[in-house]
Amino acid sequence: MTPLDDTRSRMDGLGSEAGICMACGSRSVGLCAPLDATALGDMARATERIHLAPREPLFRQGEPATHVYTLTDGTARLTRVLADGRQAAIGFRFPGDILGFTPGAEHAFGAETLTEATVCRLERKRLDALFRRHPVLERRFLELCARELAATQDHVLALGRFTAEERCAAFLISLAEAQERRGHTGPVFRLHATRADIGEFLGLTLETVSRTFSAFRKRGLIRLHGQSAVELTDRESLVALASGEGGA
Amino acid sequence: MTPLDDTRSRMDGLGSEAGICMACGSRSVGLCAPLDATALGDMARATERIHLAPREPLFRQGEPATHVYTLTDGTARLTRVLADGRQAAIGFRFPGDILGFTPGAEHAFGAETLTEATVCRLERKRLDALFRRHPVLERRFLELCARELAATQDHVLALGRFTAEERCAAFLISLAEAQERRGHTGPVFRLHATRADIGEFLGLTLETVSRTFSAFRKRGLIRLHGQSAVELTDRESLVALASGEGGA
DNA sequence: CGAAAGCTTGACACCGATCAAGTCAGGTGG
DNA sequence: CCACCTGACTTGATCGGTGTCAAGCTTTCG
Repeated sequence: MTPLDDTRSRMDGLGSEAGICMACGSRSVGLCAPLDATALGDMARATERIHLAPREPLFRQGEPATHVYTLTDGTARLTRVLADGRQAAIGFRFPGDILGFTPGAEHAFGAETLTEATVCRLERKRLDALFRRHPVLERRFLELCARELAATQDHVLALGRFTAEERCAAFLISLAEAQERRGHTGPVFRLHATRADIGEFLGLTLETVSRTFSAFRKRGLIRLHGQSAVELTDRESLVALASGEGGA
Repeated sequence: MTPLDDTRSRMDGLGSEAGICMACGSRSVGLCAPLDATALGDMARATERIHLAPREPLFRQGEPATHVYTLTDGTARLTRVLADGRQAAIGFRFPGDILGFTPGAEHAFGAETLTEATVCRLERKRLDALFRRHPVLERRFLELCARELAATQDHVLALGRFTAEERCAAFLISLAEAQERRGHTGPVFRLHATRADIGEFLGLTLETVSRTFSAFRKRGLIRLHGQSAVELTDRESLVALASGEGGA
């Protein structure tokens, strides 16, 4: 009776899987599809590749949004800061995701790399010009924004209603799904985020994340390979936990 | 040094103050501004006024998004449901706000009235037609969506990092600001939401909301007038609490 | 006036934060 | 190649904030 779309990954925040190329050499899919060769050429020429070290900021909250970025390689996280200095991670981003697009003049949140990363950046005014010539592009970004909104709303639910265990399980499942959408196979996933990063995203302390992962390990739900790789050994149970079915 | 935009109301979720008329007779501001008289006329004719009782659903999560609504009178709340039945309020809406717009085919969340309410509803396909003729409208909705996203992200921060007291204070301040943007004057505000509604929005139980309001009352920050009206007697302190400055 | 719904308050339990040691892994320099 | 050093992680003990359960009270409305 409850009208749900169970297929949408809950508590996503793990990338909008836009499948957008933004003219980074490859004209593949998504955003660029409606563009003709000339426009694509223009765009590719206006585009600039940048390499970043781990933990390097791409842009900060409040800065003028002069560029739009596509993450082509590596992992990044988005953070939002409060007046009193507290901050939270609001999402993670993976290759193919767009970063820093906003209709406003300033970035509403900051982005920084977790790993070494490569981004492809385009001047905002070039994008605006493209919008004018291809209004359909704007629709694309609207869809992207709406999907993002739905994911953020799910995250609100998770933070408001989930226990630490449920949040951690949901995080692991989301992470796995995000990587699988990008072609990853097998049960072992790299986290790239520290326990502190994960805690900041889930509204928990790093100790609680660590304890919860340990509990999962003892129950045979996961195995840890070094510090930054997880193997999901009992994905069923994790999914059950993540959707609040309490079992294990 | 921290780049913040303190002016944006945090934890908004209390209406996107779109200032949009959607042709409900009045052609006032916002959305309709770029429209010529003919288009406005078309739209007004396609529009339908609906009256709703308190606690009546406007649409449910998962239903086909056949219409877009403007709330012209009353208060509504938006809720998102999880597979296991848990649900959370993700926002409240006030007169002037748009409800139920999504680029997708189905509603990502449900909406229901809290009070008696009037909405003005427009068929989705009419809106799409309007988009085609006036691409600038799409930009308008993109901005709306982005603002919504920023508000939801702030709510994520609030749920992840705020204590019960801070959340309640932030809620009261946001409520007051939302009503003031709509012309309300004076320190007394009507809630229209029960303690349970507020708790569902803030990720708290109704008992905790009640206790916190009582504590505010005892500290002289608020006065309660009946069950559904609050007077903010020490707004300064509430603002301080809401921004995490811990004082009272 | 009576009933129902909503609110308040209390007692208690429990989850997760905090504080505090340790341990482990990975990188650097000897 | 090993020793060390540092940052990240784990684990334990304790505390406090919220949830839960349970009365009772107040407001609202028929």
